[in-house]
Amino acid sequence: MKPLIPNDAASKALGAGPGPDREDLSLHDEILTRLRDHIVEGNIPDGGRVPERQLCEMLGISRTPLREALKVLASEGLVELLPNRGARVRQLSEHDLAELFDVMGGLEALAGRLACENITDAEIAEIERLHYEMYGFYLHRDMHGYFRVNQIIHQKIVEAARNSALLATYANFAGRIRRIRYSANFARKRERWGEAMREHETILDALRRRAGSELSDILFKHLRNKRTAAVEHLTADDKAGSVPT
Amino acid sequence: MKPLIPNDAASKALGAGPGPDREDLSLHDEILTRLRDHIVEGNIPDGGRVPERQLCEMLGISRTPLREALKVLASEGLVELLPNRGARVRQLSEHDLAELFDVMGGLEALAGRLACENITDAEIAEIERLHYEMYGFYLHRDMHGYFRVNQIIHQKIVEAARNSALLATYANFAGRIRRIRYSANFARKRERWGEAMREHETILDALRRRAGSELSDILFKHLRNKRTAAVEHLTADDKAGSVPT
DNA sequence: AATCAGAATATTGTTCACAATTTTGATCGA
DNA sequence: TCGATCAAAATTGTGAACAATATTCTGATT
Repeated sequence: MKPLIPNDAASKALGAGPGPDREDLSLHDEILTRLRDHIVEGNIPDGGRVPERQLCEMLGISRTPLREALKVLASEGLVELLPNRGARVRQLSEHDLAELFDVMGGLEALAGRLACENITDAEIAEIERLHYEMYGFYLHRDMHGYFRVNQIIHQKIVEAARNSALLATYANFAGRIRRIRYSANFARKRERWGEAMREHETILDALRRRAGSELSDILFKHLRNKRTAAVEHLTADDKAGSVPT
Repeated sequence: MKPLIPNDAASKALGAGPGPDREDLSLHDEILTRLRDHIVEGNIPDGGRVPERQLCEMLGISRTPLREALKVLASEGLVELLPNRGARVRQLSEHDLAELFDVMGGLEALAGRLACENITDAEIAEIERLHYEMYGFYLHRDMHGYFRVNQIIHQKIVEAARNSALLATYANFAGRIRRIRYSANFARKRERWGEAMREHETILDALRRRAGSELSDILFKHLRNKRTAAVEHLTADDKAGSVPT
């Protein structure tokens, strides 16, 4: 069990103080973010029930705002709502995971195309810097650092697209997939690593030349390869994790 | 793994008669759909407030489920929630509209690519049939029929992608844009019409050859042209719609 | 007459309470 | 001993009441 957040902390933080504009994030969004993080971080087992009362105490709120947040998370695809049976964290089949990766690929392909239209030289320089940093992690076989910088690079490309709707949708899908990634690292895919590094070379190259269509294509295929690795990993993990009756 | 038969909701829904079986879609989803349609159809002015009490009476429900639905619609981007000031239907600037069209373009580009991997000959034949039907409307200058079939074709391509996550996201963005389209038809863009028709020829061609990357590119650019027309229309409409006095 | 201050009104955000359905537990029977 | 049926408990879905904030209306003052 984790230490509970004091109940009156949230309400006081909102209502009290001479400058209430500080907490304009509106209690609702606060709850939403915290609940989402709680689920994404894997505190609730896959396919497990989401106990309303327990979460109410943990977040220090009543059921109504919590249920509102759950409805939103359901529309985001993180949980599923069964009639009269409450919310369960949605467990992804390998088919679902493949679908999500493909959509991510489509979104990144779009991001790459738009980025070529809008990106500044400074931003490209920053991505170049990150690229070489990532290359350093690759050489040192630092998987953790590699993944971290890798994420940042992809994020930077999406941000360079200058499209808030795209950014929000991308964040949504990234969150759904992150839940899987949390439960296991992809460390076994060593052979894929060098290939991914080479793909990133071509990504950077296309970005430098601002070749939108080309970059779009590369990014989708890059994600498609990621998808293959991820799905293979998930199935392997499923077999290993299956409990003998 | 899944020993649970969903529930008797499915069977009841099948035998839905005049009785209360209709309610099985879970009241929440029912409300959500009706409220979304109500807004998309433009029954509430752009940027106007969403009176909770009035809608409660209209839908015959209490405030709690209505507010849950509003939160979801906010996460979908159809309305925006101002703290202590309720929900307003989100009015789209031309910048917002351009962003949405670009994302639609990215989604359709993805759909085209995936469709080339998965589409059956029968589906292609169906789209061909629709294409020629649309061409007929074009020849007869039947704008309404043209747009209707046009929508169906794009929808068919997305469905042929065999990706439910993509389908759901596409539906979301289509809904947001449809609100604009409802408020005005694009009839003035006659010169764009022939160009669009030609683009559709190339779309069908690439689909026949199952040329994924190519179709992806064409579809994005097709949507980009649509975007230009739509934004120009919106600005023109804004000027014309401004009430003197 | 116009503007600003203050009170009355309306609307929103939240908590609480109740009805309905599901899940669990126990008793009975084979 | 295992299974089934029925009852008790817990949990969910909905509605209504309550406090807090915003909006509007009135009236006074410059």
